[in-house]
Amino acid sequence: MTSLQRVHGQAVVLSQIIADKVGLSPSDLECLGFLSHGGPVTAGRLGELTGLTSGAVTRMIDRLEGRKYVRRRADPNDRRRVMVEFIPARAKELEPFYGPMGNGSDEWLAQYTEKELALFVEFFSGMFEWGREQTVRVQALPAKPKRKKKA
Amino acid sequence: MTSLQRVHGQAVVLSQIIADKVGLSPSDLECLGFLSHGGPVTAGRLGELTGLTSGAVTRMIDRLEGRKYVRRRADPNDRRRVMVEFIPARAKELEPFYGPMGNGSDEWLAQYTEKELALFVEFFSGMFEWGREQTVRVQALPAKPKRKKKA
DNA sequence: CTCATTATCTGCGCCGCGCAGGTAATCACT
DNA sequence: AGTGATTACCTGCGCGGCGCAGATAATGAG
Repeated sequence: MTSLQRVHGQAVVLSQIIADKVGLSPSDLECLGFLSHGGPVTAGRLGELTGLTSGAVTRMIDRLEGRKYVRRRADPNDRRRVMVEFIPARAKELEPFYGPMGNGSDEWLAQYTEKELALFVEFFSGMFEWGREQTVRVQALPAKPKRKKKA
Repeated sequence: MTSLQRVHGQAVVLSQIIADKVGLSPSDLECLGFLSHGGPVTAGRLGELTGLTSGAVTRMIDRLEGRKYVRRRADPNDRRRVMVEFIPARAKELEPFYGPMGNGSDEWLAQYTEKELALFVEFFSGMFEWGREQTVRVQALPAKPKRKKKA
């Protein structure tokens, strides 16, 4: 499965390239990706998704909001919360980067049968689940050998 | 294929977690991963692989060398070059993180047939190739809309 | 009304990174 | 061999994202 690792490493580099073409950080971009597909979320949830602290998330939202990529909205049910909402109009600026990917990949995926594609999806789901277990496991590890208690 | 994106995002987060457990940056870790599997490489090559500039690579090697993860070696054929070499003895410190992954994934992969696994590998190879095309395409894009000439 | 908890924001310092310039080795050409 | 261009890496500098700790506001429990 080292072939998958290569794909991953490549994806990281590609994300980085796109990020500074757009003028954002990879984290910001990943966050935008989630918002554009997943609908409005709270700031805290974004922190969980990206693995950032609350402070870092606040700053990230500041940046994205400053550039009009997202909007802060109050949650009527809990006024402590801040709902972050993607501004669809800005999606056009990301289009040149991600648009062709969608089209190109559709075309490329066409070489596989429905059955095979379903198998891939299942495979990825399993991998996601596996990844989650790994995350939990790693979180519990003793941390760095350098002096410094725990988290 | 959004399911794959989720896996990717997750992998990024996981990398980050491991990185600061070990006390390194994700870049450093990715670099180590490559060195441990791919053998000695030049500093410049590492820059290409990680997408970093020469200065950043130098600093990265400094960090890794300072913590005895790698060693600088002169290239006898071209004394300008610096070969970076992984120190296998340090691999044990990474074992707790990556070791169980290898075992766990083997076990998990066992549920698929040889044929299916071959199909996955082919799929990833194709994806890698596709990713390379995307990288080239994106590199050629007009860059950020904010004022700032070009690269 | 008071205390604890939750969700987000702010001040501070660290550190990785790009950029621009520097040094040393190598190559191309005469 | 000598001269200039190129290549490969290193160094000084400033920017910006991030974690940490504490502040603020809203909610819930009694």
